[in-house]
Amino acid sequence: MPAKPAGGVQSVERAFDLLELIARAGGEVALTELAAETPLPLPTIHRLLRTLVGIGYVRQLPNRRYALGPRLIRLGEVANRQLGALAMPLLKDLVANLGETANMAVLDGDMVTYLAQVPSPHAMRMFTEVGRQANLHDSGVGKAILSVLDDERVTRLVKQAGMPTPTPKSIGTLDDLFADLARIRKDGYAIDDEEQETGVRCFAMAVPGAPTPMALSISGPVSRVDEGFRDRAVPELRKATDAIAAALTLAGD
Amino acid sequence: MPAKPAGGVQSVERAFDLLELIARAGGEVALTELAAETPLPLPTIHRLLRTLVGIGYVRQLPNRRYALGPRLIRLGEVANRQLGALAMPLLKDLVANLGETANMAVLDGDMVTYLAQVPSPHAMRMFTEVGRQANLHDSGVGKAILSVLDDERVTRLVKQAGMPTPTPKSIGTLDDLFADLARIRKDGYAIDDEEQETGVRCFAMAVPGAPTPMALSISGPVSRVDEGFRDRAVPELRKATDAIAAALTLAGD
DNA sequence: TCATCTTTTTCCGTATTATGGATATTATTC
DNA sequence: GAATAATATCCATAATACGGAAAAAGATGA
Repeated sequence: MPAKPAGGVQSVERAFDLLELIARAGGEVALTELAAETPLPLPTIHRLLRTLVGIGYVRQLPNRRYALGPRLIRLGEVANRQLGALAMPLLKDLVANLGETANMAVLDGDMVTYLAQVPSPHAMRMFTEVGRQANLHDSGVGKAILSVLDDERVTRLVKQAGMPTPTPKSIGTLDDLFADLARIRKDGYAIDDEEQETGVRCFAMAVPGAPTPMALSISGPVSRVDEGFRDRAVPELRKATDAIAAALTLAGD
Repeated sequence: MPAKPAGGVQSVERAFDLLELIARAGGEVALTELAAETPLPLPTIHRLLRTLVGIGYVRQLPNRRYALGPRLIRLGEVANRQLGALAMPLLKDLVANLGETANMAVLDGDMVTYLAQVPSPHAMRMFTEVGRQANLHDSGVGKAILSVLDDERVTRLVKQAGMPTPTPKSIGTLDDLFADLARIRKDGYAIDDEEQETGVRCFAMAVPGAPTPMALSISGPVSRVDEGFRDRAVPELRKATDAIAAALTLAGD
């Protein structure tokens, strides 16, 4: 095969390509389905998959299809904690500068999971358990994340998850959601205006170019988190999300 | 280098070895620290790490240390869902045969995370949110998992997490915990006897040989989940955990 | 039940990659 | 600023991973 520019170890890159294809297919796939998605020849795909099966990162099902294996779970959770650790100083700065609770969340299937939080010093404040999941369509971080995905993927995720309306202000239709996403894409930040919980407002922003979609948010009671607060929060969120983006790409490209 | 028995793709196996070493080191490590843990020469380690950095599965920090990267997060969560999907039919069988709520949880840092649940048909039943975390020392699945770890790792995890005592029956000291673990190792199953929540009892069992420590449990109110229930539950749990173990090793070895 | 088709798996000659010792570069420590 | 330690790069070559061809296994339909 033609030599390619000096770079990484080819087999390692190929192996991860296959893992991503399996993930994108929902976690389970046939050999020929993978072959349809990659230029690699079947024996090459097979050899790489057998290697991954041998070390526990892929499983072969009784129907001969291949699925992501259990050893990825712990790697994923350690990586989660690393990302949370990366975000903590930036969330602390957000709280120091804005006085309200700051959170980080990542896309997790058809929902978001909170990875890190620094609570506000106020007695009355937002508190979300780290590890807790939330809806994409009615949370600030969720809508921020949706705004960086293509419309087809947004539709699929939101239909899959459903659109419960926990408050009178919750978005309940795809049309309303897309209208809101258009605004978010234009303004560069999302608002949860008492959509997830009555009395709570939240401003959120996606981390640009993140390898796994993620967002930061700042939230508190509507009495404090008003338009004046937004004018101060948006630049701070941008600064923080850009810092994470920069940290994630250090020596990566 | 000497040829090794026909097996997997060497570079791929080595790359994952390095990822596991980084995970075991807490998620962040220096090149020379990795070199101390593996027979691989430095240039080889360096080349594999650079490959992983290039594709986002490892990050290099400003202090030149290496950390697990964000692209592992989604692979981990898809693998989580795959494992949950694997467990569901078995949990359903447990509920069908025993009538109480069945759960699956995995070790997650110094706690456990519930990955799957099938609730009991009873109106009064245990319900734990999938994704929710619980303590290792006072939950059935937690103690089942601890029982398959070596004492040093148990001590480290439990000291790190702390030993809150949510009920009067919660274990609060390492000595009491190790005494209980000795019994669990002898009997082959764990009991949460109103330790996590008053009025709730739970029997749990670890999945033998699982690449990431995991356990199944069956739980309900103490009025129903008594010694007679235990005598029926333990063989069913064993059957279910053995089935998962078998599914996880299919074509893996 | 068997033939046919599809998919997965194995074989193996060899082209190409990954290897690792030597060395260069960068960062840290004294 | 020198010494030391750690990371990063170079490059000749040994050994691996490659992929076309073929075999084996499973699915499908008559």
